[in-house]
Amino acid sequence: MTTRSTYLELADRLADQLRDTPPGTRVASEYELVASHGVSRLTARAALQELEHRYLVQRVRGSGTFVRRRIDYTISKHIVPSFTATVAAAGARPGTRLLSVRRRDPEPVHSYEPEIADGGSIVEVRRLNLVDGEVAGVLTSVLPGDRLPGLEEHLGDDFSLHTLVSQVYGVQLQRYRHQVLLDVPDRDVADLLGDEAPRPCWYAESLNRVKGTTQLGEYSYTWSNPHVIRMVFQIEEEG
Amino acid sequence: MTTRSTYLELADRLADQLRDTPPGTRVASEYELVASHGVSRLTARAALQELEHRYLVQRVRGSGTFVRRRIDYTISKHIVPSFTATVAAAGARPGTRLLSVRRRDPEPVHSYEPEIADGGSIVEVRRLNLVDGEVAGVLTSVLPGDRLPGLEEHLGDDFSLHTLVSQVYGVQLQRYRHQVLLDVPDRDVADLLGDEAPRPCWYAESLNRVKGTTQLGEYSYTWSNPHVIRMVFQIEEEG
DNA sequence: CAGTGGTCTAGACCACGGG
DNA sequence: CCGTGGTCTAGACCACTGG
Repeated sequence: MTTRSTYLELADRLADQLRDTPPGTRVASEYELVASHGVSRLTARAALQELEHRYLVQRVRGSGTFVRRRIDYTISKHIVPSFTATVAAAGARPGTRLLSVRRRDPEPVHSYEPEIADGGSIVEVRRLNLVDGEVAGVLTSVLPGDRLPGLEEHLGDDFSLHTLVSQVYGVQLQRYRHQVLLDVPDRDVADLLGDEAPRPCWYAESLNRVKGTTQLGEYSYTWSNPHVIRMVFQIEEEG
Repeated sequence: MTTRSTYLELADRLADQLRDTPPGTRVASEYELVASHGVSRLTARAALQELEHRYLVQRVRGSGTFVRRRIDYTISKHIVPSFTATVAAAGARPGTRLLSVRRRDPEPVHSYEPEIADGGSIVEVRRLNLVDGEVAGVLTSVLPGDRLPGLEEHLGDDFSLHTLVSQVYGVQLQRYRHQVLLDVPDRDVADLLGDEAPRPCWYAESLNRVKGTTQLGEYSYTWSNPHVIRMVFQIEEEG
């Protein structure tokens, strides 16, 4: 048994201490570890970064290192596809911030867009998903523009898109196809998520129908931060 | 627009060059980057590590840095739950290595174990999943011991567990519940996966029934390396 | 054996946050 | 303003891989 490296030993010891520490608690700073463990700053830093890679802590420049909490975000057939409801169910405070609303023609490259537009235009909504005030994801939603006139006026922060579309326009959306994978986003999405560089993130894609019909009503995709959200996917059989 | 850090600029430039490079190709070493870009070794190293975090390259001590390929591993209702078949379908060479077979009593702590044992014992199989010879995951499978007498003699490397159970014992397994999430494994699992320290990995849990009955026939869980496997989960509605 | 990546040191400057 | 984390340098020793 070879001895593990100094920074991993240190990280493991810190991880043990953090097991029962409530979220938000401050962790020793790099210089404090230098003083208390007689290691160089780079070694102390490597240990704290190791904890960050394990989703245990969050590091904030100028402020410090803090214990992090991950939210269980469950996706299954039986759960309504609503960010707000799902986060609230997990015991955290959800929020959203509107980034942009854009009207444009459907692009035939994406086969679903003409079908959603249904002979008319496309309205594309982009927003940030927040958990306890922290950016947890970026949502882009593609909707039928002609069916949702004046959508811009109704939109704002902390809205539920599906509720709005249902209550104001009488269009109810129903899950049709859902797909999720782990991948590395582009620079611009990483920027929106607050990451300096692209990090592996959840990519969730949804195709929803207008309830009771076979008409496509929405296509959306979301990049979510795995540090904040611990997604759970469930597939169940009947019987 | 603030200037990005040196190592990220370097990483982005290298990532661009790697876009159309075939898997297995060698990437410039740390010292080569030091010589060619006039940076310190730590900066060159940070750039290469950045690429590793983006799943673009694999770094091997004593050997070098190489372009990596990720396998699409799709899980959906309509696809048979077989590692071998799924990997082969993705165009890669699957393999498995038997780690251990153990017989024991069911533990009532896990409610499914007595149900699987069905009044008898439990047989627990552990194996490594390989993709192109590289460790991609660790599988642990819990099966009814009394129904599979002499299972040990039939097991070996590069076997399909479900095929064996079906052909030798006439027990066909059918998907019942499936759950997947991203989490950080324990030290021992990280060791088996070849990681020095625990890294975020896929955790896939399966509960399967004996075909045509409501009898539980298998419980299994797999830790998979996201660097090798790019899981895709699909949920589809009927109609 | 030479070359690779993994670790560690001591020291420096910077950007940022909060009192 | 001070303390935080983020970056960078120069130099060193190590473990491992391959010819």
